Amino acid sequence: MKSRFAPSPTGYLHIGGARTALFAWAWAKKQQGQFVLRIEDTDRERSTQASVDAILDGMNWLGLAHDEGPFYQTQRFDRYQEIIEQLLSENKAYYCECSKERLQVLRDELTEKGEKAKYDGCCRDKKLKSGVVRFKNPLTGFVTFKDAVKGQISIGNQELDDLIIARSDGTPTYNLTVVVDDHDMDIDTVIRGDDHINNTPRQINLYEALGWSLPKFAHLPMILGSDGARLSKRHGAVSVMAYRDEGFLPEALLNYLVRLGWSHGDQEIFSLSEIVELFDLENINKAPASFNQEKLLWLNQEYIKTSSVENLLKNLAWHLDNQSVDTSKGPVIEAVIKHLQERSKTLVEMVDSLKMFYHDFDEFDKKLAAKQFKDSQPIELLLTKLEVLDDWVADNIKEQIKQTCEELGIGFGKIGQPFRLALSGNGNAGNIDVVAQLVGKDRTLARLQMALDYIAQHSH
RNA sequence: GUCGCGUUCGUCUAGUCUGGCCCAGGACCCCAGGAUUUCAUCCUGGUAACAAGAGUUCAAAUCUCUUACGCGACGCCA
Repeated sequence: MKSRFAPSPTGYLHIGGARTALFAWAWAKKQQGQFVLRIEDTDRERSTQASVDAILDGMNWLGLAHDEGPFYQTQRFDRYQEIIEQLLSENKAYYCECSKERLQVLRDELTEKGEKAKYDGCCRDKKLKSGVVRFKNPLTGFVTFKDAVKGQISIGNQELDDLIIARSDGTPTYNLTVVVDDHDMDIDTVIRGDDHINNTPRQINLYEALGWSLPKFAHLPMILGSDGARLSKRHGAVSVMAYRDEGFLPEALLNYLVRLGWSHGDQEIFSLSEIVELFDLENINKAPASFNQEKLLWLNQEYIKTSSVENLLKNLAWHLDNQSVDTSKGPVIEAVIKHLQERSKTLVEMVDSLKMFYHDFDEFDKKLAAKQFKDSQPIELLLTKLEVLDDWVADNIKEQIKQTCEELGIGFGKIGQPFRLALSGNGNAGNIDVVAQLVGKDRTLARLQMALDYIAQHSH
């Protein structure tokens, strides 16, 4: 069994493409089949190597590995040429010399008359020797096929026209290449976006003209933006890699994407192996779905919370580098990650929270400092106690805070809050004793002293 | 315009094929309470939907028809 993902390299890998790829991948994996990656680069004007690289990067980051390919259609031109010649010689295709201008006028006229704009077959029987090559689509009858997600679809051949299969420069076009490739590559399930549904009957006619058997088709509904319009840049990030940049875990994105249009009862969380095990074509929704950042964020948080530290560290590497955080001097990073994973929605947020353990800061948050740094006495007392603390572990630090409270007859908040601010600079820190342990003795003492200096400076 | 596809809480969806268990369930968001050393987490509860109309039936979210709305295709793009 084989499925494929066949993007055209005219931009980065976007969310919609990624979901199509995921579904095709999951379907192949579920059946222990092969997943083929094919680059549809026959449009020489728009295809770029940068886009190919971007797509490969995106697939790689998501972990959707292909078993075959990537195949490039531009390297298969001989094969397409062969098929075009065959069709021509069998009188199933013909040359057409109609100018683009004539075609445009024709379209305008038909639209104005309220008819479907399609080629009129002007050159069908002229036996020309040059120009574009058009496929002789049947004039009558219906093309009916069963789509795995949409059900039975039927369209009259009268709605279809003689599509161009080769441009005037001889290069083949999409509808021809996709048929030849899916056949040659033994693809038995074609999974793609439902914007291709209208092409399917034409392709079926091509399959039939070539005497080839049909693959199964599964057309996925589109992904819409929050306003119901087709997902685009103005809805926020559409590039898969932008989600990495924003601190999402690939497995969280994958989980979100698989639930966009597919369901398995009420289950929300799917590990990669569960996706492979449970995925099916029957439970794909027919209707388009809107992309919802909030739910993705929730899933990401769930994954960060439950992920192994090793996995987090692996994914964090890029962000650490990106934000120039040097973790060589300070606590063991695994311990910090463990502390932070309960309280980070994204990896970006985690790296942000992680900075205070490795980098010193010059000043405190002004508003908070004005509020918390009023009374030097608790901080002073705590500092003297911590200075002589030998065994620098959370429990002992906590004990010193408690004693400070008791000796001064104050509540935990009176010392906890200033301490938290002193340690973090911005007040954002988890369990204060654990944080202090991780920050380390030297840095903790220095920061408490810095808080004291602040109070001295600001009291009059 | 023509053809194709679609329509369950704000969003993702279960239920639809095989009518009754659905005055419609789960999740995200939001709101209210609780636990908590800020943040976060966690727990409890709440708001909120079968696009509209007609028909079939003892019974319809589920079957049929019509309407509306949305999306897509109509390229020498894929």
